[in-house]
Amino acid sequence: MEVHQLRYFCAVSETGSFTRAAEKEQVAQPSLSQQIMKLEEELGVRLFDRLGRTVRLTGFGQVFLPRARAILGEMKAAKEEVAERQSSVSGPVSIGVIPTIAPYFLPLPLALFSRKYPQTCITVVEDVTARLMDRLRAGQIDLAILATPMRGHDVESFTLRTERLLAILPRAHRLAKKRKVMLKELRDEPFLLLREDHCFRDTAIEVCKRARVMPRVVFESGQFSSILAMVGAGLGISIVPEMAVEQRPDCTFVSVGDDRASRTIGVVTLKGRYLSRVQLAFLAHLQTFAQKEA
Amino acid sequence: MEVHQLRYFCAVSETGSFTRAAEKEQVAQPSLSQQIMKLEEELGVRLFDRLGRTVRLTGFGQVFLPRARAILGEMKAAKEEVAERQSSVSGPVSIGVIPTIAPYFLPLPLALFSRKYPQTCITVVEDVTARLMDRLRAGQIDLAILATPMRGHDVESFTLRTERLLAILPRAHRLAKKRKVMLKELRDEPFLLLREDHCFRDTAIEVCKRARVMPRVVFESGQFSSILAMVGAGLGISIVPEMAVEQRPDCTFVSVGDDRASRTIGVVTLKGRYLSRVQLAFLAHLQTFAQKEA
DNA sequence: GTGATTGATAGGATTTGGCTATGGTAGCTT
DNA sequence: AAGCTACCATAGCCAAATCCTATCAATCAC
Repeated sequence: MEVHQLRYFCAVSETGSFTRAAEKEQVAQPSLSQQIMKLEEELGVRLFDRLGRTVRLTGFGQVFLPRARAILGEMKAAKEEVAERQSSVSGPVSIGVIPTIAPYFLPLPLALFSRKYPQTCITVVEDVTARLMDRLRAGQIDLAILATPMRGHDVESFTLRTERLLAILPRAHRLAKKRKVMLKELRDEPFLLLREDHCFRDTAIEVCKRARVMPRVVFESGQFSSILAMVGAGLGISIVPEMAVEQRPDCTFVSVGDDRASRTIGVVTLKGRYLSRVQLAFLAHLQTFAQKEA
Repeated sequence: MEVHQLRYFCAVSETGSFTRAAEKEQVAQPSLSQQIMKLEEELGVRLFDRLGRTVRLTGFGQVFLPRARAILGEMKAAKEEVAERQSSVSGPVSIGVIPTIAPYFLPLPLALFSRKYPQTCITVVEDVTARLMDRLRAGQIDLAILATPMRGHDVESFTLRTERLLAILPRAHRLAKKRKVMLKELRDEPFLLLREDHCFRDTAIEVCKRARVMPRVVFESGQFSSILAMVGAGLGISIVPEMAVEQRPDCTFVSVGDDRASRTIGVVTLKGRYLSRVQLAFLAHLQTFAQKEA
């Protein structure tokens, strides 16, 4: 049973004639006759009585007609539903963000996008890189914003921005007045760092390693605000990315002078993953927040 | 959008693999890939994410899947409904019968058929020949039982039986004792006949004409029982077919000796009309009531 | 790295739907 | 009554679309 057979069948039913049906369906009359016969053969019943000049539905034809119409209608509806979802920038977008980016970067883009496309519904998952990647691969989120570059051949990414790292010191610290500080100068300071599964901890340790500094960790947390508060209380020092800077009376941020003391953040998508128009729109939207490289 | 494309799409959705779907659908994998791509092209969206080894539905695919399934289900159901109606001897049969046959011939075949096929529903229309033919051509009745032969190239018929005509006389009539009577002997009798639209009136007049008798009609009715009663009352005489004979104390039936003094009844169907299995079964059933020609 | 599995691509073969021309029949017109 | 027209069926050819085999590219496992 083929689609065009159903179309031809309905056309004959409506016009009451093979010839007129053929005109309507833009085919030659013999072709249409042939397809109707084929359909009748497959169903094992005659659908039309050919009575000389007139053509009339048989009892079976009358039974079959509404069903054929329903099927064609369903097809049209299915196609239209897809087209509808395709044309309108609406529908769900799921994104993942790591905790060291989410509160600093995301609020503005999110708010602007929602205002621009009110039809959309954005879900944000805040988690650490490893779990976000799992979700990305599982198709649970459409894209992730995290520290790049990501290794892995199954993902694609583009850079949003590269930001300097800053040492955060108690305001009373001996180095707090400097405009720039080298990590070597901090080698004996007690360090406050993020917990192990946070990638920025790795970034911080990596940059220390390059400076031949082995940080002595005295405090671990899941968020920068805790660390800032502890530094302010004089517990030690830490390193944060630029976007985590917030003015506090008890802390000072000093630029880290070491080479490559920076963090790059970017947007990661799964390679081969098809993105809907909303999802692509959100990606493009994020791209407008990318800063030119220094 | 073609049916096999929907089938392939569902198969991939179910198996999660193009290769396994191709096996399931009994086609080569490239053919299946090709058809999926064609479907995607027509819809304008990707339906699957090809992620290395795994294949997963996109958001559009998820939307489309239930609709595709519904369409395939509808097709199956439509086919099955037709098959169901085809295989079972059940459903409606509409027949037409003229009044001069209906009460005599029909009761027994009708009762036996209903007992044999309890699923069936037989509708009987009793009307005169002309109107039955109209209904037959309009498709309102499937067959008609009437006096044959029918002229007209758009119908087909077979004979049920040929019956002798009988003169019906008051019991006290001078010819009532004879075993056979010629129409000439009745030329001066007052005739009771059916009304004009009844074909048996034509039959009776025709046979009279052949005997050079011009009947003088003194009473007209729509049914034989009225005529019988009137003849019994001595109003005149009449001619009836064999099946209309009923024993009455006041009437005598005498065989008409003229050549071709008979009526043939048969079953008429519309040429080119498709008959369902029940309808054919009823035709065959009627045929078992046909009598061999003398 | 190597082999195995999976989906995409390429090119040739087969099927099939479509077209033109024609036949046959019913119904209308002259 | 004959011819004409309208309509569906049939026949034969053609073109398009599907399917197949062979092969490639990429991924994943060992």
